[in-house]
Amino acid sequence: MAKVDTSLVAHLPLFSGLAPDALDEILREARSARYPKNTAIFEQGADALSFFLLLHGHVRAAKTTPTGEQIVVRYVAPGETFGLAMAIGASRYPATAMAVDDSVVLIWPTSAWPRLVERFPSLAANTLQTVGTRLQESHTRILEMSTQQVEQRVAHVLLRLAKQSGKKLDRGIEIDFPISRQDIAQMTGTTLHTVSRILSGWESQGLVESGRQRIILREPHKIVVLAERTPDSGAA
Amino acid sequence: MAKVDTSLVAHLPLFSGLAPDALDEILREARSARYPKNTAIFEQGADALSFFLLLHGHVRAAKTTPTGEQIVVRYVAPGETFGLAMAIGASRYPATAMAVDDSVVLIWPTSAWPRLVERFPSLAANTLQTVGTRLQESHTRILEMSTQQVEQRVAHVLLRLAKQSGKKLDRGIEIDFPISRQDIAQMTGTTLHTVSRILSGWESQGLVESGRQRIILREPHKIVVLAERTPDSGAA
DNA sequence: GGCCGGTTTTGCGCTATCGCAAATTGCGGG
DNA sequence: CCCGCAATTTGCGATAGCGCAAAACCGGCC
Repeated sequence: MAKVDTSLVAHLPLFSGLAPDALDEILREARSARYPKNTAIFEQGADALSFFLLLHGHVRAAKTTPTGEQIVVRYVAPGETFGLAMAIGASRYPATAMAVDDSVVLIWPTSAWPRLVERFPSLAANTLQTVGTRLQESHTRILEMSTQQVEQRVAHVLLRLAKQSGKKLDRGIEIDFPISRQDIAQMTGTTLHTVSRILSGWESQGLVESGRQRIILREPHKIVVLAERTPDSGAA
Repeated sequence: MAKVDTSLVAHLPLFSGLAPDALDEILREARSARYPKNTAIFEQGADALSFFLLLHGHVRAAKTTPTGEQIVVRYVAPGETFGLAMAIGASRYPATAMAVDDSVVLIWPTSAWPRLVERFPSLAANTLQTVGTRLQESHTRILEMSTQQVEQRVAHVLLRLAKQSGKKLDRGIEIDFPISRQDIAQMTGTTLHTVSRILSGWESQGLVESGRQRIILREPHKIVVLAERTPDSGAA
């Protein structure tokens, strides 16, 4: 089993409050794996045999309806956990995880979780914290979907992605993993057509620069204004 | 401080896996209080000084935007916890909790949480479980808002409420706390007008019987059909 | 360097749903 | 038993955004 360098992960929220030995012991239970771009890490409905910590790359978690429509639940950034089905007592994954970039993950068997938690209660506390934060974010998303129009929702999502995974360029902030119009549509509850129209509009105003699976926010500040505009405050 | 009967709460998920003494010790830290119908238990943005367990009644948790729009996050049923801001490391409540019926709650000071969790790690594990479940439900809600039309969403919400807090009558299932069209609108991301139109329609088809803050599902089975109908499967 | 397939753009009609306004109803209190 | 208020119903435009279809584009691969 590959040895994982503790110094690389010691600072992560998941491990906060753990002694170095404890961390060592926890990491000994994990293996690491690499998933090339566009490969599935697990599928919705499959047995939740493992849970994951993303080390490098980016992972998209998406949920599919019986009729085939999809929504993107979130993009996982390095340092975050995913596939925590056991956290909710589920035996199957509630979503599909796909590497959108070449990605490296740590993998623990789900079966190890109860033992780990018993030995290191902070793990549960830390996980509670992150799950709680995600719940919070979910509620914010619901609030936005309920009260804002599509353009504002798209603005918010892009700003959020930029904050989470933005790479500073001189021309602006680039979202540093491949993301399609369709993906954005699935994060905002709209269609790729509408997203395309919105981005085209922004592009012609110089707010963004975008191409195939690539988006650069050139005027983040002006996009913030769009995001916060109330439905009635007029635009030109 | 009022003594709380452990036998009434021992079976709740929050306390699963705890010894009777432990439960006793935990309950000793709580006080109980009664909130009459339509009184606020805590307000969004206020310091999260306490967390709660609902014993009797029903509580609505709602989130308000800066511009005043509201959504209903959830209805709390007896036996459930709420106001767990500490679970996400927040120092303020992210939503407002209001008793929609005369309600009785147990109240712990938020400051007691870290000590309780340290002494009884199962508390964290159990809370993780419930928060995880709520996250799951949130995602389902987002999925529905993204992929279904209003009528289906209303159908789903009513069925869910009926399952959670339905009282069986011979005429059907009654949602056993006061709920307005506006509330349903705020749970489904629409307006009270649209909800009213939908319920009127259902009423004339004999699917429901509804009045002021009162809804009875007369034909739950047919409503399930509505909820699951795909956008294109035609209706008469 | 040209071809192929997935992605994006864009036009155009359509409709589900909103928003406003006004009428109506039903409950709780006095 | 009646009044007053809040909840509900309903009509009628207005419209944001969808859905379909076709064209343009882009990048990578052979």
